Amino acid sequence: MSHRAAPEHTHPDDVPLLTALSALADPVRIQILRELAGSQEWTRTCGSFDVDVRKAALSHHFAVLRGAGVVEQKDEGARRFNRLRGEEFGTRFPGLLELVLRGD
Amino acid sequence: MSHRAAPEHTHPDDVPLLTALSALADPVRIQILRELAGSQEWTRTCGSFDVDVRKAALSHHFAVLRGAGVVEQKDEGARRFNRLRGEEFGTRFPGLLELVLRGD
DNA sequence: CGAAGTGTATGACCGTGATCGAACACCTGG
DNA sequence: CCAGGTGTTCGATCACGGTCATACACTTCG
Repeated sequence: MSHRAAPEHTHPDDVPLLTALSALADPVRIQILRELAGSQEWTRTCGSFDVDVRKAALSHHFAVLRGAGVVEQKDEGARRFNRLRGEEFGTRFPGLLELVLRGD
Repeated sequence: MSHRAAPEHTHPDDVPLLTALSALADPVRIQILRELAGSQEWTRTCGSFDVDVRKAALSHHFAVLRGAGVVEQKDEGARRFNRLRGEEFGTRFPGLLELVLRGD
């Protein structure tokens, strides 16, 4: 057996406002969130995003989004699936995620 | 005559989302906005904020806030007075400023 | 078992932005 | 007119964050 180490999550309630704003103030992460919002939950793996960075940077961005409590991840075999924490994050920071998803 | 050059303002409607988020993702600027929100409009000069940076940095922060359309400035003699653009900014980015002002 | 696929960790590089000191411009009050 | 106050600009410095290449860990499939 011996799974891979489960990803560390931070609950939105424990996320400082500054951390949330910093996490969302990045074009790559905004794009990830929008793509994620346009898909069914738990259907998108980390590598499935149409983003213009290599996988090391991509992995970093997901760690930031996790640390901001806006994304949840679940390992399934070799792949890591994602979902938006829309409900909980929206309770902690009302309107913020909607703002990012709405776009300009 | 010959006033000082009037500060350049950006209307919230012309502010990209990323610019707004970046502007708000800074502890000094957040503190400025909160102090400003706790005062009557047009009563606070740039130097009147209890902030832990020198005046050069302070001037920079106000320029950023102006560029994000969240603060308006008006010169009166030697001093520059400030006000929050609560209404217009709130229309462009609903809930965002409230989130910053509410705090943690 | 071995190869390919998925994601993380590490170290380095680099650009951006926050900061400061100093110099400057402008206004006001003696 | 001059001194002090207010704020900006400029140049330099410094820290932080985004990026990459590489190496590694784990899974799946042939």
